Amino acid sequence: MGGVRTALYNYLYAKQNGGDFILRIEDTDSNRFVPGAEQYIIEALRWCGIYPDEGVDAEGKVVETPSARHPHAPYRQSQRRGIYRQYAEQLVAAGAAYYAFDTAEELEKARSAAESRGETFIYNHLTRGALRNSLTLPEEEVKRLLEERTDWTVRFRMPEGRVVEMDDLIRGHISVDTSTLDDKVLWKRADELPTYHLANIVDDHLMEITEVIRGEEWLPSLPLHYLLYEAFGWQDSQPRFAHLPLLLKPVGNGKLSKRDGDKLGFPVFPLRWTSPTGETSRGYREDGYFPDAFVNLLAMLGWNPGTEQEIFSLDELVQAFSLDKVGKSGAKFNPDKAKWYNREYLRMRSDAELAALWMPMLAERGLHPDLAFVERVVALIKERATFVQDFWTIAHYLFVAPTEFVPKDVDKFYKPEIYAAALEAMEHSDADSLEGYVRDHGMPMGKVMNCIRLALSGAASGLGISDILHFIGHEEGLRRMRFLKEAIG
RNA sequence: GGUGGGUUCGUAUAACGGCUAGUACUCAAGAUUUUCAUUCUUGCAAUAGGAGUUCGAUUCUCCUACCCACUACCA
Repeated sequence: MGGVRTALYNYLYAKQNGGDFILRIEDTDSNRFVPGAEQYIIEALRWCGIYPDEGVDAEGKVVETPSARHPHAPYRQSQRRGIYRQYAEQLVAAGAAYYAFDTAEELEKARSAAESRGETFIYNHLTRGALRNSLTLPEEEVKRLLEERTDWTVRFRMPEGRVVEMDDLIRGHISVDTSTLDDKVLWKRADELPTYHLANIVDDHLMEITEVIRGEEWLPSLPLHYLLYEAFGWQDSQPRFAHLPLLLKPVGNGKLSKRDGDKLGFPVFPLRWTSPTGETSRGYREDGYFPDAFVNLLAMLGWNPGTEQEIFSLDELVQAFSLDKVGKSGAKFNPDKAKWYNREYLRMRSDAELAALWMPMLAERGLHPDLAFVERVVALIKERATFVQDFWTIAHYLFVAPTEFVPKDVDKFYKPEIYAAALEAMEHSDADSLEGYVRDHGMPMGKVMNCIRLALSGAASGLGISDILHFIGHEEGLRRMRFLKEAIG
C-alpha cells in the first residue's frame, strides 16, 4: 500500500505538471531478488490505472506510449550495470570516494569490538584511518588489491564537520552535520553493482528526473545525496526532494506491515501476493475493492485537498493534488474508512455494471439467471452492500429457496397462531395487497410479517416482503410457507 | 546510544496569529421502515506538557515528554 501511494503521488505530480512518470526498477541487491516482484508491481499499477510514460512493461520490454518515447532505456538497474563503475571511479579520482578492502568478517569484528565497549561502530572520518582502504594503504598495494581481489567496494568519503543545508518540498529546510554520518558503500566489486545511493543519483541525473518523491525513511540519507550531486558537479540540475510521511498500522505504533493486515483482517497489498516461500497475502483487488476506490482512499492518507470533498477520480486527483497539502506526520490506516470508500464507489456504479460483475460469481454457484433479473436485484440491494461479494449474502433467497432457518427467529416467530395467520394472509393476497390484508384483518403486523419473511428468506431480517414476492412470485412464496412448516413443524 | 523527523477528537484531517476549534469515518441515541439495512436528525469526543514572544498562540521560539525513521557490501 505504501509503495502504491508513493507511486500514486509521483504520478499525480508528474501528470499535473505535464511531466512523464518513469518506472525504473531498482534491483541492485542481487541477494534479495524476488521472482515475480517486478511483474507484480507493474500489474498493481495497471490495476490502479497508473501507466508509466517510460519504463518497463509487464513483459520486461520498454513501455510503448503513444508518443513512443523511451530515451532513457534500459530502465532496470541490473541492466545498467556497465554505466555505474565509471561514475564511482570518477568520485575516487576527485577525492570524494575511496576504495575499501575490509572484508565482511573484519567489519563484523570491528562492530562487535565497539559494541563490547558500549559504542557503535561507524565507518567514518574517525575510523577509516585505521581500516584497510586506499586512504591508508600504499598506492602499490592498492593497485595490487584492486586487481587480485573481487570483494572490494567504493565508499563515499563523508566529510567531517560540514553542515549540509537541504530543502524538502514537504518538510522545509533541514540541516545536518556530516560528522555524524558514515562512509556509505557506493559500489560493490563483487557483483559490479552500485548501492541505492549511487544508482539513484546517477540514474536520476541521466534520466533527467526533476522531482524525487519518496518515503520518509530516506530522509536520513538526504545529506549523502546532496553531497553526491555536489561531488559530481550536478547541483544545477539536482532534483527537488519531497519525503512522504509513513503509513502506520491502525492500532499501536509503528509502520504498516503485512502482519498487521493478517491480524486485523484487511489487506496491505494492492493485489494478492504469493511470496517465493509460498506465503500468500490477500489483496485489495481480490477482497472486492474497486480500483478507483482504492486509489481514492490511498490518496487521502497523508494528503487533503483543503476542501471538504472526499471523493476524487484519478483525473480529479491529478487536478487537485498538491505537495504542500501533504502532511508531515505518519498516517494511521483506518480499515473502516477504506470500506466506506468502497461502499460509496459501489453506489456510484450502474446497476448494469454491478450485475455484470456479479454474474460470474452467480455462475460459480451454478446459477445462470437473466441479466435483466440480476440488474433488478442489484438496484434493490446495492445500498446495503460494501462489496459485490456481499450481494449473495444479502439476496441469495431471491435465487434459491432457503433450506435453513435462523433458530432464534424460528423461536420468536414460528408459533401456531402466527403461522396460521401468516398462511391465511398469503393465501388471500398478493405481493401488493399483503400488508393491507394483514392490517384489515387485525393481525399483529410485526409478528405475521416476520413469520412470512422467515419462510421466504430463512431469517426475520432482510429485504421487504413485498419486494421478495415480486422477485420470486406468489406461487413460490406459498411453497416456501408450506416448506417452513415441513422443515420446522 | 547517536542523528533526523513528527505530535489537533479513537482514526483521517480543517482552521491569513483572531468566531463556540470545523468536516468525514467509527460509536451512541432518536425519527423513518412490517424486520434488517438504507436515509434523516442529534450527540459523545481533540490542540502532549511547560515556559516565552504577542493585545491575543492550534499556528511563532525554546525546553521536556512521547512516537517514528535511519544508524547494512537492503532498498
